[in-house]
Formats: sequence, structure tokens, C-alpha cells
Amino acid sequence: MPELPEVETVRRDLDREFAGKKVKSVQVTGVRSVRRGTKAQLAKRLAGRTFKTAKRKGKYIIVVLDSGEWFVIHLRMSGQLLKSTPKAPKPKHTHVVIDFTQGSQLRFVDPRTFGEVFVVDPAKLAEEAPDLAELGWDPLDDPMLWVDFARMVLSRRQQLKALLTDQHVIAGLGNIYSDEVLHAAGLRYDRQSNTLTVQEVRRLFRAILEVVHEAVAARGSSLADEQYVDLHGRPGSYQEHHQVYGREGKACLRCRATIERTKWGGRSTFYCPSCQV
DNA sequence: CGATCTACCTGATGGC
DNA sequence: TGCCATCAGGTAGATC
Repeated sequence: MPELPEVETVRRDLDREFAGKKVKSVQVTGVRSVRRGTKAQLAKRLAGRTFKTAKRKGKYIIVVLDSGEWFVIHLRMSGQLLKSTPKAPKPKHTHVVIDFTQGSQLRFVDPRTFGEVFVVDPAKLAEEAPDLAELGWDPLDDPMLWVDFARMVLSRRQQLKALLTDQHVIAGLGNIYSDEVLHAAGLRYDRQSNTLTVQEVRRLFRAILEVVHEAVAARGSSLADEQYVDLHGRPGSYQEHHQVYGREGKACLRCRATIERTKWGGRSTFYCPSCQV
């Protein structure tokens, strides 16, 4: 579900609401939410620790603990982090509950159970969390010169949608935002990365930055099912700005041609057949 | 190396 | 009403 803008929204909420707070207790009831190490180890490494700051790398949320360790959360398709109180009824599929000494509660809710939480020593990141260690360029956090971006794109032979959603190359884009970026850049999902002109690479670079920043400002995209909500359970509003995603059969807002939907890599892909080349 | 499947899950939706 | 197929924001692994 959530891509960079949604994860960043949750990160900011988490930092605002829980930085400086101390963990009182941890209950892990989910069967699959803890896959690296045991539930007991996770609870032990969190109990009594203070949340210092919440960071983000790609789609991973990283809570820096006062022990120096990282409490990492990946929401995958359906995960949510929700702030609540101990007495409030728990939604179905609540897998991890963290109580804080001041009385608030943090919940990890995840119907499809693809998401995960774990604690890692950042010094052992490469061995214990290679997926996190090997992430590529984060377009919100990492400075990047456009010439370096151009070198990266032109040195690969990959369809553009594959390149944009490859977390080793660019960290944070998924199915919605790759389609929106490609429309903003005027490029088709199946263009080979090494065939781009210099101007096209520049447009792609600017489109990534523009779409990501605007989507973060709108607190992410929530689709009809509202699977994505922020820490307080509120939806985002960037879906109102979507140019192609979910707009099959509607007029392109730039050229008035009809937006098409196709299958690419097993996922729905939306594009304008006229102004994306 | 890149492209294409499959699998991991629950739940919503639509056709018949 | 029920039953079945399809689809959903992600990612890893197998295969060619």
C-alpha cells in the first residue's frame, strides 16, 4: 500500500507524537509480523527504551532508540501504524501493541500480514537487514545531482517503470507514484532507460522530485478502501491530484486523449497513449 | 544482466 | 442470496 509519501507522513506523525517517550511494554500477537529474531527478543530490546527520533529510508520507517538500536517498520501492502489509548477497542488484525509510560499506545495493524517490524543494531545492518542497507536514492532525503541521475539512468537497460520501482536504484516509488512520475515526465512505462535523450532524463529527474514533494505536502494518497491512513487514522488527499492512476477511460488533463490501463509486471499501469512517448 | 512468474495474505467488489 | 473470479499501495525468489 504505502509508498514514500505515505510512509513519510506516518514518519512525521510518529516523530511528533512519540519522540522522547519511553516504552512501558510490548505485546506481539501477530504470527508473521516479527520474522527477524523472535517476538521475545523484540519485546526485550524495546522495553524500557526511549524513542529518540523517527527517520525514513525509502519505504522503511526507522525509530532510533536511546540504546542506539533501530526499531524498523515496513508497512508493505496493508500495514498501518496508529496512535491510540490502551482502553480504545483494538481493530481486527492488530498484531503489535506498544504501551508508553505516559499512557499513549502505538499499534501495528496489518490485515494482509506482509508487513514487518524488527530491531536491528545499525552496525550490523549489512548482515542483518541487507534489504535496508542496499536501498538506492531517496528522492526526498538524499541530495542528487541531475548529471549523476542521468549517468544512473543511461547506464541501465531497463524499462522505465522497472527502474523507478527498483528499490536498489530509487528508494520509495511504487505502483502509483511511478505512473504519476512517468506521466509528469511525458514518458511511457515501457521505454528503455538507455534510449532517453538528455532532455528526457532531465524531465524524469524533475518529475520525480516534483511528484514526491507535492504528494508529501498532500499527506499521501488514499484510495477508495482507505487502507492508507496516517497515524491518527486520517486519509491523505493526493489522490485528488492523480493525473493517471485510477483514471482509465478519462481524459488526460494535459492533452485530452483517453487514459489507458494495461498490465505491466502483473500490476495495473495507467498512462496517456498520446502525451507519454 | 533483464524479463516474467509465483508466492505470501485478507478483504472488497462485481458478474452470474 | 451465494459462489467464484479478480483485484489491491510490496517484495523476494525461481526460472529462462
